[in-house]
Amino acid sequence: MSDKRERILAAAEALIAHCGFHGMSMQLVAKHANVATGTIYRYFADKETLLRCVHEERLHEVSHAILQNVDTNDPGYAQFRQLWLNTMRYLQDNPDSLCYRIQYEASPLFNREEEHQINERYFKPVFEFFERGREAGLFRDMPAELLGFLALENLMLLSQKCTKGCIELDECLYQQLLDASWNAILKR
Amino acid sequence: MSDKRERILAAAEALIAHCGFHGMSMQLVAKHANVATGTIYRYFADKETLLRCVHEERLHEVSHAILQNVDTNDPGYAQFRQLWLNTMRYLQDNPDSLCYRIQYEASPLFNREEEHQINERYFKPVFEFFERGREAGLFRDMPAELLGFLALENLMLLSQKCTKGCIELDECLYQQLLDASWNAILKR
Amino acid sequence: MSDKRERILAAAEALIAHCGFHGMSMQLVAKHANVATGTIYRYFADKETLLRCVHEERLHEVSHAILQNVDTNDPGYAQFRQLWLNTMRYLQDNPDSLCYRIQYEASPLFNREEEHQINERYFKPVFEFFERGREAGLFRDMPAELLGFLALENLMLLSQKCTKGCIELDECLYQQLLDASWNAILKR
Amino acid sequence: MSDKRERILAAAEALIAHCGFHGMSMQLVAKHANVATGTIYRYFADKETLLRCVHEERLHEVSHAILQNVDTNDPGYAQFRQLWLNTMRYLQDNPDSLCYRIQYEASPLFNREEEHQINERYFKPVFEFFERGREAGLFRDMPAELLGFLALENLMLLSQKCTKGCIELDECLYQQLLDASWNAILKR
DNA sequence: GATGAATGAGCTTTCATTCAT
DNA sequence: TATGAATGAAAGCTCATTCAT
Repeated sequence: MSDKRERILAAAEALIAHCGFHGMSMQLVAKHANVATGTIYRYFADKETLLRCVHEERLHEVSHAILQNVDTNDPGYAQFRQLWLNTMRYLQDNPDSLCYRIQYEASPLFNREEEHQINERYFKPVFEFFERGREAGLFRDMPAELLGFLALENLMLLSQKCTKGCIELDECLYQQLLDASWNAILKR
Repeated sequence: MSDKRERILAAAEALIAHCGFHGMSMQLVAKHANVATGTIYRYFADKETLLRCVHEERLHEVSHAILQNVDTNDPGYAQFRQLWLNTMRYLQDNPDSLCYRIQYEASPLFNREEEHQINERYFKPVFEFFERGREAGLFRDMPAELLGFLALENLMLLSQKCTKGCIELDECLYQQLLDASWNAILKR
Repeated sequence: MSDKRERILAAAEALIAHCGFHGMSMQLVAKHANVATGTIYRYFADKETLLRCVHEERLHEVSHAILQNVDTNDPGYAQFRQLWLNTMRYLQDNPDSLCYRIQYEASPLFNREEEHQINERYFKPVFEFFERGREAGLFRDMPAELLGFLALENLMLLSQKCTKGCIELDECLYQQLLDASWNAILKR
Repeated sequence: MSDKRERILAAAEALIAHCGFHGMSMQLVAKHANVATGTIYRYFADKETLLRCVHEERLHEVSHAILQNVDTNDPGYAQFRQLWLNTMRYLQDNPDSLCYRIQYEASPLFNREEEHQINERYFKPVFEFFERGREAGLFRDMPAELLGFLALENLMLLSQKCTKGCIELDECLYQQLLDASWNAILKR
């Protein structure tokens, strides 16, 4: 059994994260993944396809991580708290993944269709949570995507600042940020 | 007097915004700016320098735009509101600038030192506003950078989603978002 | 018993004919022949050998086709006519074979030694016919190879023009061309 | 003034002639033409374009060479003789050009449209000669293209055989071949 | 015998940068 | 100052060949 595919994905992600889009070449990916250049092309049609696959693969992971231990029978805040903590932990624990994602999603490779498909495929339960909260009059009267964005997706840029060392968080700030997110989406 | 320098900066920004880091070559920049390739090197030492200059130049602009009509004698909310509206307007009116900035700041070109310098140089008044608010017990007990981030910088990703067509905003949502930002930083 | 060898030869010929020397790769040959890449190397030492074999194989076929129904007891013109018609029919019926042959023989793979060997091995009867005609004072006083060339081999380029659609032949032109070949080699 | 373009064309022609289509790489062309690889791309959009240009350029030359000293006031045979000798001399004197042409015209790069355009552009006077001869009842009742082919173009394959050393010509054979061509197209 | 995943040298092409004009 | 032709290293990708199964 071979894990070449996963090694290639990981190498591409790490290279982009550390050296940027322009510092990632197929030859370097091959070297870091410990395979021959040609081997990459047995798994991915071309560079663009590889980049898209990294993105999708990682979002698939994210969606798993986010939903862990979220019990739809819990009260709203408990669920939200779990979602928020899961998100934050994943972002902090996977700085390469985050750094890759921001660069990818800001690039012209990424577009509305892809965003839509990925939300549909991986993040439905998350949006349903916000949907339910809104219908229960708990959250602001906004599309679930927007609520989700304000509460969770927004954490990406914040987390990036931490990773880059621009901001340092302690336990107390952590608590405050969780609270800030909650207050942002809460109906008055 | 010649506007070549500005034309080059604009061309670089637009190319990265529309074609990504990898779609921007010096010859393409030259063509779009209507100058010879060699001319670029009379104004910028090399490609990296050019990219850094685009970033700094635009943040300089942003800082002007954000502070317009903000009167430090106004009540806190009024000042905040003005800052928020200025920020949002600039982001929406300059999608290339936004798109460039996110890509640049996610790239390895950007680091803590640069961030710090730029904040120091251009955004001091903004941070001072949040500082004062916090000291007056209005805002959460957080570093001004973090308050500023939650209230304003966070709007970048949101704005990008609009630009890419993933989210559509109407007047009502606009109002809600302003309110959400305000609630995020407000002390309970 | 397996026809893999023949399938490989046919695939190589067809690919070169339709896509040129540079459009023929071993993996493409394998795919078209419905075998694994490695399998080709069980039948042919390397690519060059494969190409040489296609050439030889086809010339072997040609020599058979050309000599069909040629009776050395017939008068000279009758024999010539049969040779000419056989040649022309084969060329028209096997456009891939023709196209391959011209490309191969124009390439540096092909040289005097190979030409000589093939003539010796497969086309002896043809040359003997021209030899006899010349000695009987019917044909020009030229080496048999040259007579054969003028009368038959020359038809290759003509046939290629037809295949590529540059020239269209009807029954009447056909007759004239046969006559032209005959007159070219005839002693005055 | 720079002759880089011509040097590149010549290098490409020679390489294909001696090493075949697959032995000609852009790097090798650059080396033989004494320019940098990138320089080729300032003169030719890509490899295919370069190959097409070599072909057109050389046919342009051929057409000049063929028509030298052909006087339309001369008798038919004199004109024909001059055309034939010109053609033969050019072919013998420019073996690379010939070898290139046969390979190119046998390849899938070459098609009816290109053939037609080139005939139209460069070989009109030649076809007109055969046209006039036919209308005067001197030549066979065939399209001028076919007469031209039988009398002149056919010499390519013959000349290739000489170049490759498969056939050797002396003055006497030369005379006979000229005569053979004349007899091939002559009306009985 | 037969397979096809893997290899890495070598292909075409691009592009940051230089420099003679 | 400004130009843009020229450079050649390095990019993305292909493909003849091998070899463990």
